[in-house]
Amino acid sequence: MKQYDHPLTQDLQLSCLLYALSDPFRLEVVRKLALCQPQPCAPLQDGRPKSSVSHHFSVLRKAGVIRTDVVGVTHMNSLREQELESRFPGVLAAILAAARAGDVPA
Amino acid sequence: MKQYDHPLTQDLQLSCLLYALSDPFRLEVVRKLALCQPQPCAPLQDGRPKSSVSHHFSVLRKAGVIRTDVVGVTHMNSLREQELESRFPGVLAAILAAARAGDVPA
DNA sequence: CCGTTAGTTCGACTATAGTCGAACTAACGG
DNA sequence: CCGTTAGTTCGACTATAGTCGAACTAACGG
Repeated sequence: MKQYDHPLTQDLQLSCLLYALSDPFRLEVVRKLALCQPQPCAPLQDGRPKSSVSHHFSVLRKAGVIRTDVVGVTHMNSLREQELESRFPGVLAAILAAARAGDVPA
Repeated sequence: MKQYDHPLTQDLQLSCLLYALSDPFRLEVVRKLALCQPQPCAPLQDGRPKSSVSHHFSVLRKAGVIRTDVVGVTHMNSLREQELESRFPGVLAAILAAARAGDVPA
C-alpha cells in the first residue's frame, strides 16, 4: 500500500500555497473538502477527465494544502488545516471564508 | 494627467487576488508597500528592468491589490487595504502577516 | 486469477505568464 | 523648448502550467 510524500509543514512556501489556491478549480476542490473530510477524488471531479483532476490534486499536495492517504483502492484527501494554521496563521481560514461567501447560490 | 483604471471592489475575484500574490516578487512588493504607502515604483524595482516591474505592477493593479495615482512624473502606489478587507475580510491581513513572518532577516 | 475501481503517469499539445530591450509618452525643471 | 525622470507599451522569446487521451498500476471482490 504505497503512500504519498507530503512536504513538511516547515518547508511550505506562502507563494506556493497562494498559487495552488489561485486556480478556480483547485479552490473549489478545497472549499468542498473543507465541508466534508476526508473525501476521495472521484466526487470532486466535476466532469473533468481523471488525468486533469489528478494533476490538480498533485499541485495541492505539493503545496501542502492537502494530505492524501491511500485506503484500499480509494485515495482519501483531507486539508492540512492545523498544519497550515500553525505555519500561516489565519490564511487558509480567511480564504475559505471568502470562497464560501463568493459562492454562487444555485 | 492621465490616471489608471482600477477594478471596482465588488468585481474583484478571489482567485485573481491569490494569483497576483502568488508571485514572490509581487508578494515582496506588496509587503514593502504595506510598510510605507504611498510609494513610487522605482524603490521597489529590486534590480529588475523597468519593463518587468511595470508588468508586475499592472498585474497587481488589475487584481485590485494596489491603486496607482499619477502625481506629476511619479506613479504613487498604495494598497487597497480597506477595499480588500471589505471584499475578502482578513485575507490580505493574514497573508501580509505570514509574509512578514517568513522574512529572511538579513 | 480476472475483472473492476480509482487514480497515476506519460506524452503531446496549447495557452498563458514572465523576461527584457527598444521605442515611446507625459509631466516637470530650468 | 529641451533634457530628464519615471514609467508604459510593444514585440519577440522562453518557460511553465493546464488539458486530455492512452497506457499503466495497485488493491479489492468474487
